[in-house]
Amino acid sequence: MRSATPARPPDLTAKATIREVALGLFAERGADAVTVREIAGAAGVSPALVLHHFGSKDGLRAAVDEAVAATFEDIVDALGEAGLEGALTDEGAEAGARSLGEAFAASFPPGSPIPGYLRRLLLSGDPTGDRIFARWFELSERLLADLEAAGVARPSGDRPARAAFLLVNDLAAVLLAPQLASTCGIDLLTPDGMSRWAEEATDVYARGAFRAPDPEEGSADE
Amino acid sequence: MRSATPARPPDLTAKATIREVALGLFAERGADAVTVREIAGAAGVSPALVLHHFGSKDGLRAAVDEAVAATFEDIVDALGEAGLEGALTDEGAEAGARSLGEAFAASFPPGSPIPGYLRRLLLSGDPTGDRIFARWFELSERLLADLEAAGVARPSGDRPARAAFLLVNDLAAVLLAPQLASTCGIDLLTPDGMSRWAEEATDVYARGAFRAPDPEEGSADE
DNA sequence: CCGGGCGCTGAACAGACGTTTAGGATATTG
DNA sequence: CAATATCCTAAACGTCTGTTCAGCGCCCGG
Repeated sequence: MRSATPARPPDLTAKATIREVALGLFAERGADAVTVREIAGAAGVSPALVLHHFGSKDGLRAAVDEAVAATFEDIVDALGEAGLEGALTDEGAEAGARSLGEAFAASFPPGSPIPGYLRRLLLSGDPTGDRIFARWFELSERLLADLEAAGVARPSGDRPARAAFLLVNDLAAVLLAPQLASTCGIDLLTPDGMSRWAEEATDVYARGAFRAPDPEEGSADE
Repeated sequence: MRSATPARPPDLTAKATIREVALGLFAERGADAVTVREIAGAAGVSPALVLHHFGSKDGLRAAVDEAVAATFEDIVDALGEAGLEGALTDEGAEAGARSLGEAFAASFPPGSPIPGYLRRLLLSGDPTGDRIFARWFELSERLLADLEAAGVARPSGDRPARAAFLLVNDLAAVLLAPQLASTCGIDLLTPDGMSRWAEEATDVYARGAFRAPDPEEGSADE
């Protein structure tokens, strides 16, 4: 279980500070709603220095995007290795079944701005967000294929669609975590909330949620 | 199967036009990224008229929010009645199982800006979005209780969590529809894409996705 | 000792934004 | 017909935005 920042030295340079502060503010309120002066103030530097280091506000946005994307790449890589290796073991089966959502949540320290930034990234239609999603979809599909081969996943007639279904469901829990906590009382950031959630997920994915009243397929376009 | 706008007369007043145009632009790019001048231009009026009718840009935003929320209230009401009545019939079982997601999608004409606006509403942490989510969660929980009582849904030990799980999964398709279409090639706005999606959803919910390797529960906090 | 990068700042600039104000056009009312 | 209210606009205002520019202090090679 590696951390998400493997090789990056702990640089406390002004440039890195600005990028990190910007990440937090962008995640919280969206890049457009945050001013350069605000970032500079929070980082303890002058507004001009922000532009000096990143060229423009959009340059800073791109730098933050890239840093976040790199973090996600690391997670995907780590998850890919662990998942593919563990798929053939009994523990791997359990881990694989709930891997995407839970491993994702476990990859960040509590209070990390990354999930919030991911929300903005996917919402805004940013190409970086699409790239991350594509990477995850790829991983999800490969993982599902391995789980099917290992006899853990029940084969589906439309594997891409099923991989997408499972991926999107996991992501939704991350995207709607605030509402889930405030409205449903299920805080995924606490062990208790995560445990309740995981229990339902594994139960539904293992045994289904509804009793099929009719195994025949009769759904035309109605 | 009623439309989502039951009683509102087809008013083409300038005020209604502005609100509708704003809804489209807000859904597409977010309220903060759209200027008053832009809305006025698209509606064929002067910028001053926008402020004259709605007081301020934020007033317009609130009016759009309220209109969208009212539309969702109608949908929830219609869905609630239909769901609660149909839960006891065979057809109702099938309809109930896939109701939330599909009935939602069927409630809007193709090209409607409402789903896009909902995306913004839920992912941006807007209080209106939270209110809509809370309303849906309430409906989801009640519906699940009825489906359990009717023997259609397999009872869960934690009904609120399960209702939340199913609701979030249905919402996931809406929230990530753009990525689903561009990356996975599953466009939920087309009958074909929706059919592929629904087939996977009903299959997973009816028969599960993974073979439980061990029916015992041994998941501590690891 | 000293000259040139380098990191950094204060002050200013042009543009865009939301908003206000004064008033024109058209219909309704006495 | 005059008066009034309603709907709407052109032009301007003050503010805030991202960005630029000239220059400060500091370390480092000669």
